[in-house]
Amino acid sequence: MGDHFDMTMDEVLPLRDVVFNTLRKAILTGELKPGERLMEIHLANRLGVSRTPIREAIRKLELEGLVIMIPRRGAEVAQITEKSLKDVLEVRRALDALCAELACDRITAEEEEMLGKACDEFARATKTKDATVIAKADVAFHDIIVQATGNQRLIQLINNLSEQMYRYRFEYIKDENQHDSLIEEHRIIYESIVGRDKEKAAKTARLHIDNQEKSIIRQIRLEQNQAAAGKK
Amino acid sequence: MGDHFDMTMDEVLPLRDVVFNTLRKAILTGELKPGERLMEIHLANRLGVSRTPIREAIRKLELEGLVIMIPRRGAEVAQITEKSLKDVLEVRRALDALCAELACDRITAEEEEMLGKACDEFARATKTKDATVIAKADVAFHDIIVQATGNQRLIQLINNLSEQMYRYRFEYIKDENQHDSLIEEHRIIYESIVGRDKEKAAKTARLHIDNQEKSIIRQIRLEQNQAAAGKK
DNA sequence: CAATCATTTCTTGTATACAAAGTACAATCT
DNA sequence: AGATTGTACTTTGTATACAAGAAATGATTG
Repeated sequence: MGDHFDMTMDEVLPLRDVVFNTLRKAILTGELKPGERLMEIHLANRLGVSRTPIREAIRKLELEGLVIMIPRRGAEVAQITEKSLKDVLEVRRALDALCAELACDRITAEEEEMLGKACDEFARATKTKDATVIAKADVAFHDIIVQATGNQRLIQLINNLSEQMYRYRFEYIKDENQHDSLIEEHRIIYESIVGRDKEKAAKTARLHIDNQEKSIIRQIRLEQNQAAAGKK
Repeated sequence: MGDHFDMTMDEVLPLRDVVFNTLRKAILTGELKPGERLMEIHLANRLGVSRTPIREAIRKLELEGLVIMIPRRGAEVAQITEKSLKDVLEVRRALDALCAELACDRITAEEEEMLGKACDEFARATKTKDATVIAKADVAFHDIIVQATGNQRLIQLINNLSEQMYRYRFEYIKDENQHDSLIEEHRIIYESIVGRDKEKAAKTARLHIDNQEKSIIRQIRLEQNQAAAGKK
């Protein structure tokens, strides 16, 4: 019999993984701010564990690029600069296009149906004007495409890269002017994949990232200006 | 004034990083074989350190995909299957093409010159018939292109993906029949980048990976057959 | 003799202890 | 007063101790 209680799932997870997930979430939601130091004893007390799992979690965050290590000084939350985000998006543009192409070759009938539903679902979600609901529907749509590639390494990389811009996802999602074009782009991607038109699917996927980039960069500049003003 | 003594630099590296590099190298060179268990006390004794740095190094290897964790059983060296290698190469094909395109836009005059030299150097290296020399020259050539993108994230990803096939690099390098086409491809890539022909640079980069894939897959099948025969 | 269960041993998971490096602040000297 | 050194304190780096879960071994029973 399978497990009935998801709660108990956490208990079998090693503490280092619990800590890893907790810290990652805290960083991605902005609870832990860029530049903030991650002090081991402090975190250990806060999470009710010893330093060991904290340290092991930090090693993984380090490799994931969410924290940077300064020798003999410890870890701090990585700064997100406009440059680092452009770098991430440049890679994502290429990988999202790859996903779209691969999906044309490999998507199953079931996945096609799911993708169609996710497409409609996204359109419906925009009507709610609830950023959380819209973001979820957006992720669901793209997840189906990524999964359809069947390439585990690609799936892992996309997930990691998506993380890096998690904090800014809401900003472009909230921009209601863009909703119609987002819906339209999703629809084109869906139809291209079903129609096995790799060229069009990849092109639209790239365009989709371009639009996100514009929103996100705008948002970052805004924040930087606010920070600069606050300093004065 | 800058540091005069480079010797002391290594000594300040935390043990976890020394262990991480040591284990990674051991895995990539095949000294630690796929499926082999990484037992902490054993490794600690062997490397003359305690379990703590070993464990932290393993966490990073885990995220890098070089080892897999089995809960309550520890780490073992990840198996490289034909599928996992195809997955890696599929991503690399896209990213190498991206590198070539970006290099067209961003390469500096100095880098162009270095690339030309690296191109000649590779041709010369093939004459030596020494796989190590050829492999080094090959890496040097591609490194210049990757660096020319100026995209830190991309540089990091390519390095990680290259690692995954490090073990098989010698196989396609040793294949002397391919030397001429490798030289030719390098030359085309170089000229395309200098001539700012993104399309051609990207296309040739993809072709370059295709050729490597063929060699490597052939090698893997060979090994698998040998393993199967040995079992019988 | 086979199967099962207890026991022992090995290994990981977690906590803690100790050493060394770094930091901040205050006292001292020029 | 300003700079410098010394000292206390904080924090990381490393080692070790202890607990708990798996695996292997052996004994016991049908």
